[in-house]
Amino acid sequence: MSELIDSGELEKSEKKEMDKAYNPQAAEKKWYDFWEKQNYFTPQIKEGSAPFTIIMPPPNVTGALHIGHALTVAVEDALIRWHRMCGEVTLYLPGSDHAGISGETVVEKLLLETEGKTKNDLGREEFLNRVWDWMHKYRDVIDDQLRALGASCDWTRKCFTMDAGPQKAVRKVFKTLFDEGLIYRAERIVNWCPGSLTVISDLEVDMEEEDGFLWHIRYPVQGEEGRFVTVATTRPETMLGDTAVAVNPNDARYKDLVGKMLLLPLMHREIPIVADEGVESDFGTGAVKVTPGHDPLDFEIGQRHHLPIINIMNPNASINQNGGAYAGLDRFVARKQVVKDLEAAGLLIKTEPYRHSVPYSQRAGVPIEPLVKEQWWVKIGPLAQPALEAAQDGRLKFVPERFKKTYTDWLENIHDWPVSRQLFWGHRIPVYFCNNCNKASATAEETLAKCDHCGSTDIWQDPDVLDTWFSSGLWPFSTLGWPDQTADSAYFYPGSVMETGYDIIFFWVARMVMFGMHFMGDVPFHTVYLHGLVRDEKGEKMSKSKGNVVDPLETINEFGSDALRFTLLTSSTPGNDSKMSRTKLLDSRNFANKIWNATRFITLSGTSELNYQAPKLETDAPLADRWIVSEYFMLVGEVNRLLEAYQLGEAGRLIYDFLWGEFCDWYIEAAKLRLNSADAAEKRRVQATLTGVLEGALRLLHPFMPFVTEELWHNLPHEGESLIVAPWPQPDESQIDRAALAQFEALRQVIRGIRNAKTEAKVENKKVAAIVLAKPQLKELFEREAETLVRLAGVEAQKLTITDTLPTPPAQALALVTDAATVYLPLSGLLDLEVERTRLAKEIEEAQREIEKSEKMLANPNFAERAPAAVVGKEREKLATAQERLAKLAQRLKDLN
RNA sequence: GGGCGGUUAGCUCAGUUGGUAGAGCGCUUCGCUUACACCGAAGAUGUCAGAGGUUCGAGUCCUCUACCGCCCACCA
Repeated sequence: MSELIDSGELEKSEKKEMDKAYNPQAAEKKWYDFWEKQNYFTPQIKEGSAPFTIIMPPPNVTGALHIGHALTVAVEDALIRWHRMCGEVTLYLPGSDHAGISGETVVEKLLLETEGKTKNDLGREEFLNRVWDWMHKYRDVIDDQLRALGASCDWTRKCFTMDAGPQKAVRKVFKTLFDEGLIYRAERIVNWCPGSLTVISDLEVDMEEEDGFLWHIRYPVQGEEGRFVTVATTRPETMLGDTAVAVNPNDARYKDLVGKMLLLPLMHREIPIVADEGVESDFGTGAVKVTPGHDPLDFEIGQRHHLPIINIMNPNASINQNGGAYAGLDRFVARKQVVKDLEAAGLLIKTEPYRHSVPYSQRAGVPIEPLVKEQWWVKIGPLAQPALEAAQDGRLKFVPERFKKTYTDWLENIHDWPVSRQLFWGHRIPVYFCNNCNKASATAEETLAKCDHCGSTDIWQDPDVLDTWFSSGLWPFSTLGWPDQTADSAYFYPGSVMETGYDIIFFWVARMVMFGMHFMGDVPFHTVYLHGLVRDEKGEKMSKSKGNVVDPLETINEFGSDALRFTLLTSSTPGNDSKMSRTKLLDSRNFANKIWNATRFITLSGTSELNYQAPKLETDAPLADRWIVSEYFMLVGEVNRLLEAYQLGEAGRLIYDFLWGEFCDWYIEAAKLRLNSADAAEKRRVQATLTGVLEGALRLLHPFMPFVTEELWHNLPHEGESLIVAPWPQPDESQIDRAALAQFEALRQVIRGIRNAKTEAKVENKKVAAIVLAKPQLKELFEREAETLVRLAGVEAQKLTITDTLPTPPAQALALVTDAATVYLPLSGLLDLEVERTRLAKEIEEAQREIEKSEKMLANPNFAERAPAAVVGKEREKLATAQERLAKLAQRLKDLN
């Protein structure tokens, strides 16, 4: 029964005759609004029934979405729609991220451009107002883009990392970890970003290979006139903060010098020579200048030898007053000056070109400067252990599996996490320092009234904010209302799948798992699906500076949302990078148009009054019907299998092949005959199969191309009010008729053979006569399918002969041998016998090659013994068929001579 | 210095329980056959990077090599 929908728009689309081509714009808007209005995106909690949940990775609110986000949505929404159609309670929760540093940077830049002011000119409060303005603006842009992509997410549960809920979650987590001793404050060497003026973690530092120099500098030995120790460095300006020179304890060259003093050039300071295992004797000169204040390794050496730490840099990486004469100079200017001065002093003995890695700040794009600062740290070991175990015991699965190793390797070698950032924008660290007792108190509340230790009210809040990934790490449960005991967090946690890029496994995935295990006692999701980078046509990474970014909205406008989604899904495999190109988008667009026209053709035959009928194998139905229903159920089986294995691309391709290659190219063509039939019952039957199979295929395709499928579905007989909630097709072996598949294949071979022969004989546009000499058991099949043969192969109906005996084959005829039949095309006058002989000879050769190959295989006693019987049987059959073909071809050749 | 990926038709890529290689685009030749030229029909093209091994059988498993790319790593 075809329900009436309470929607004028829908009514119209069902009645109106379809356009000649698919127009995505209108359909996309219409159906997205309809779905949303019908609340299909908002799940109702159903106790006792396991939900399918995907929490969307929150895009940064620093600009518009890029193509990578489109891939994320394409994959996630396909999974969501598939599970929704399977009848599961399905939650796709959208949100966005405040993007700490980059958020702050974007607004700072804007402020400078438009008002010529810095954030400090405005002050914290006013600056934050400006950031919020920006965020509100871009959140809307992003929401619109997600809608355009067709993301079937529950907007009623939309979340932002800076919403009150997540803020509360952040404080709760901080306070808990603080009380557990897993958050502590310590002075260590950290990565300082002179561009953003904040500390950043190791993950936010990129190493970049650069051509630089290794400067060899002599440090005079005190009390030994004329003796020097030569050190090599890539950052000579740091010598201003040197507090020692270190050598390997086993280095014979320097053994007698250990413990002696050197005179630090330029600074005229005495520094000791220390012996440390960390120094490699065979690198450089074997002696290392030690700057504990500005180098991680030197810092460690300094700790071991109790060396003083001298900070010679200002926050903006210029030299401070500890740098003596160089104070005020930018670090790179100072570098040049130091080198110049050393040269003048005769202490620079070598300037060696040297390629090395320089640490850059990911966000600001400038080299970072290691320096010693007091920061808040997360003691990560106790959090990492359960996260590691979850992956090892399989509670957490990775797609593709290889990323499990990436993940576990990182967790096994993890370092404590510096979480404070010297920014305005972000979650303020919920810690108050006491002016009375100098101790720190953390709180889970919005503010703290008095010191936890001495009760003093003379307290002040830490000005820093938290690393943006701290709140991201809580995303799987902060979005569900935690720390409050909510129905959502009880029902939807843990989530099902986390789909994101492999580039943020450490930043994000690992941290979500650590926090999830610690605070919720369970993994935040069972499966991590990792996609690769979407690159441009040349395989280059897309970036604004290169100008090769593909804007999803522009693409959607040009090709349609479905085309973009289908392209993204079918041109990528999990974990691998993919390339985006116009030709692929065109192909997907054409596919949408192809199925549009198939539907159009079918409906034009008058199907609007038909009742819905599911594809069903009917033993008395014509071969083509039994064949297409069988093919359809084969497809259903494969698609289900592939989706369960997260092989979305492969599944999409199969649906494409089925719809285009089988349904349109063969079934519709074969069906045309019966659509014109005078027999009404016959016509209805073929219409039922056409619409039923197409409707089923549209269901399968819906997760990949939601809009066009929904639009078409309403043009076909259907049950229910929307495809988005139509039941997902279930595999059914009983609906697969193997004999029908084989028979149709036999018919197809003959049709293809005739078409091919006609082309070769250059008569492809003419109807020809044909004599089909069928295998006796297949004679009946060809007789029954004579009309199909006539129509699809271009044979003249009156001149078609079907027989299983032919005492004298026609001499003036082209002969083609298929497994099922030998077909003679009498082309009197048009046939060049010499050409025909050559053609036959070539085919004979081919058959012989095949026979040889099979015989060789079968002759191998090991093959017969060890290969499975089915494989051996298949090979025997192949050999027999080839031999049969060879015999027929040889006979024909003989006849022609 | 470790680790991971890629190397398949001119181009872009599929090919997941090892059974003898596919798609799209492009190319060649036909075609407006009453859904579609965003189309249809026919066709050409591959020592599956190289070498070795396991196996009756390897694009698919193992080892090594080459080139390309990525990730991790405190050699100044």
